Amino acid sequence: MTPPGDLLRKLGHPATRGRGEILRILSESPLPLSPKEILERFPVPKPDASTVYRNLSLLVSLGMIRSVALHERSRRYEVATEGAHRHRVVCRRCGKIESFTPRRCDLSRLEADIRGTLGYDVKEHSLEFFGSCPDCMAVGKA
Amino acid sequence: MTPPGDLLRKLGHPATRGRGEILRILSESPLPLSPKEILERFPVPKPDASTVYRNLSLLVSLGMIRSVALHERSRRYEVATEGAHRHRVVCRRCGKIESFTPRRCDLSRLEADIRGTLGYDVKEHSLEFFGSCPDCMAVGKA
DNA sequence: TCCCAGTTGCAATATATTTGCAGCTGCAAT
DNA sequence: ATTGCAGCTGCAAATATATTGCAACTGGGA
Repeated sequence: MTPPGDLLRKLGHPATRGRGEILRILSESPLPLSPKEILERFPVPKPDASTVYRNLSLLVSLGMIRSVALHERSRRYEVATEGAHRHRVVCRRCGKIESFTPRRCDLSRLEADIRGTLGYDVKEHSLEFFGSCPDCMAVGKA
Repeated sequence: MTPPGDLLRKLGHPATRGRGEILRILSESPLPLSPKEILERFPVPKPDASTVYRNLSLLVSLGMIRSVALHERSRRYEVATEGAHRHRVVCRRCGKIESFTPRRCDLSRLEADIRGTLGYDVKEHSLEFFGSCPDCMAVGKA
């Protein structure tokens, strides 16, 4: 597969170390990460937080990563793999996040409805579930 | 229907002016509002922002309102009407937000899958669509 | 190897949210 | 109607998160 640096260069942006690391860190994580978590996983020398924020914005605008909103204080990011998108389940008690790939995610009907009714060109959607994980349920029986 | 103050009192929390206003403001808005927008709509004398935050947390923990994550810097809130839940479409270009009630939102199958596969007791979900609104598409033809 | 657009670190600033504390208020009991 | 007090509220300060200006630095095409 194409190294991420090539894609960046093709899009007119230098492939700097920070950008490569962000993509590597995100691609190695099973869960979307917050800017702070990304910075923590950087090998030394760590870049400045502002650089991480700037690069996250750039990579989002290039469509290489996407942000995920999980009702937290900061956003999380994940690599934007085409097609095969994932959804998340968040435990409201312990904060644990798990991802899963739905057998079939049929929201295309709903997207068509939106297009027809409101006239929007829907490009993506975000679907998250919230509840209690098995561990917390076992503990919280009392 | 039961006045919101009665419910608050029944749950052991004084029904103060701020709480009543937050519930009124949110119930009169067709869209979820951010803490700042809520404060702007308060009649004078406006409460301190910290009071608004504290009351929003309280009302969320009591299940009277819920927060909505729309990939913005701050959260938005809406009254938590049982059943009849709404979804949102957000225009990525101008930021406009519209709500709609889906004809049928069949995520129960997916929730059952999650329960069976991951063991979570799913209590709620959050579904938002992102794309371009008709106005922005008309303007951005170039 | 050289050049320069674009990037980076740093510090300052902006925005969003939380917290400590002293004084005030809703409301239940009188 | 008055009173007592748990629980609110405003204010100020602290903390968390994100953005920006600027001078020095660097990736990569010529």
